[in-house]
Amino acid sequence: MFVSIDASARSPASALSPAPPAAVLHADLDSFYASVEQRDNPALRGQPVIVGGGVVLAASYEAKAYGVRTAMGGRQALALCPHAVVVPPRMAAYSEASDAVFEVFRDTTPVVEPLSVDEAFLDVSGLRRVAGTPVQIGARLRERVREEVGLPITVGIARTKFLAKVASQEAKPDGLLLVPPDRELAFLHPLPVRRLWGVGAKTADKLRVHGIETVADVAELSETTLGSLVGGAMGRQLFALSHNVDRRRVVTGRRRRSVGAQRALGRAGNTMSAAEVDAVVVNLVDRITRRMRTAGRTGRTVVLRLRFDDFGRATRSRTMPRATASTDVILGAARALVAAAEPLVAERGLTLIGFAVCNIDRDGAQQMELPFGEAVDMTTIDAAVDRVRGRYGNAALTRGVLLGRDPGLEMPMLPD
DNA sequence: TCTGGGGTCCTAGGACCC
DNA sequence: TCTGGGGTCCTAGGACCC
Repeated sequence: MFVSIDASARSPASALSPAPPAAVLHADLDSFYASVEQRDNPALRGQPVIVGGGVVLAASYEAKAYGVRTAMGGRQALALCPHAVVVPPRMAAYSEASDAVFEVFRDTTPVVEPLSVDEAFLDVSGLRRVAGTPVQIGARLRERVREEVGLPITVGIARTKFLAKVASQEAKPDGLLLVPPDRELAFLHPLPVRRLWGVGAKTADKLRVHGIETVADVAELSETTLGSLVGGAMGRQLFALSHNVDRRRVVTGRRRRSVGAQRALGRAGNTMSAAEVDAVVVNLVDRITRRMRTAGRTGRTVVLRLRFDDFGRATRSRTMPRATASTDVILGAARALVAAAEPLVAERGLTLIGFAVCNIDRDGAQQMELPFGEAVDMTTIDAAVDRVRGRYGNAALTRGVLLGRDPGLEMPMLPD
């Protein structure tokens, strides 16, 4: 039996949680990979630059002006912009640039929540007396990233994460935009539904069928109606966001929940021998387990990801009794999954193979198990809390609620 | 739109348990 | 013996994000 440790049980959540953040910055590097290439090679400045080969990983704004977009096929991109300069990606350089930028972020405020290599939320509430207004802080941040790292970055500023993120989208490239608290709905409601977090092509289509095109249209619907259109969780989220309710805090100490690697094989995948496929499997598993061991993480579930000739996809997974980062163990599970999927591959052809290891550190969570129904003294609870704190970070503990085996660490505190 | 590589979260059904 | 309610875990798939 598992006893949930709830931070709010020890002292009321309302006493622990501060008022909603007065100032959230969303900082987002512009055309990140392409900007690094232009920074490092002056000949590329002012030129349309495409990073990647078969597929566009990043395009400079000069290339975007011709309609080139991320994830577009290389051939199509060159048809739109024939004089673009195509450069191969240099991941090590981007990683280094990202580290330097995050150093500036963390020097600005300790409360930094990374979203990806080129994007983060920063909570600058409470810095007013030391560092000035949020706009001054944002402007200074942009200057420093420009001077110290040599990259353009856009900053959106608002009372909530969602609005800050939308603001930075609106301000791109190389801009800064504040959404004043008294202008929030006026800013939000004319926007297309696609700007709402979680609304992609499919959801936008579903909504368009019902004549819902803007955030204002969404805001006219009840939560129940939205739920029936797009599902319960999405319905609740759209309802909240369209009414400008976003109580998520900027959270530090988030941990990765899965580690994966994949390789596109193209049509060549169908002519590969079993031994050649196995060599790819070994390589992918080795990359993953290496990264897991470097990060000091273990996982229990191995997922096989396949893509077929018709671009259909399938996943197969297998959960092991114990979490591990052992190459041998994970490779064994990976091979078993590949063998079991053989009929599928024979029938539909193979164009991509990948693996992910999930249920990361479930073992760690199990260390917090406490006897149920017995009296537990505070020393035991404190020891468990300390283990959680060591593993997940103090901010997560004081702001999150730990539930069962799956600690909901990055769950926002619900309305009091 | 003819498609990389790395992730996140949600849904739903079945097995199993009390 | 039959039936119901409530819960967890696992698997598979889908949508979305950068």
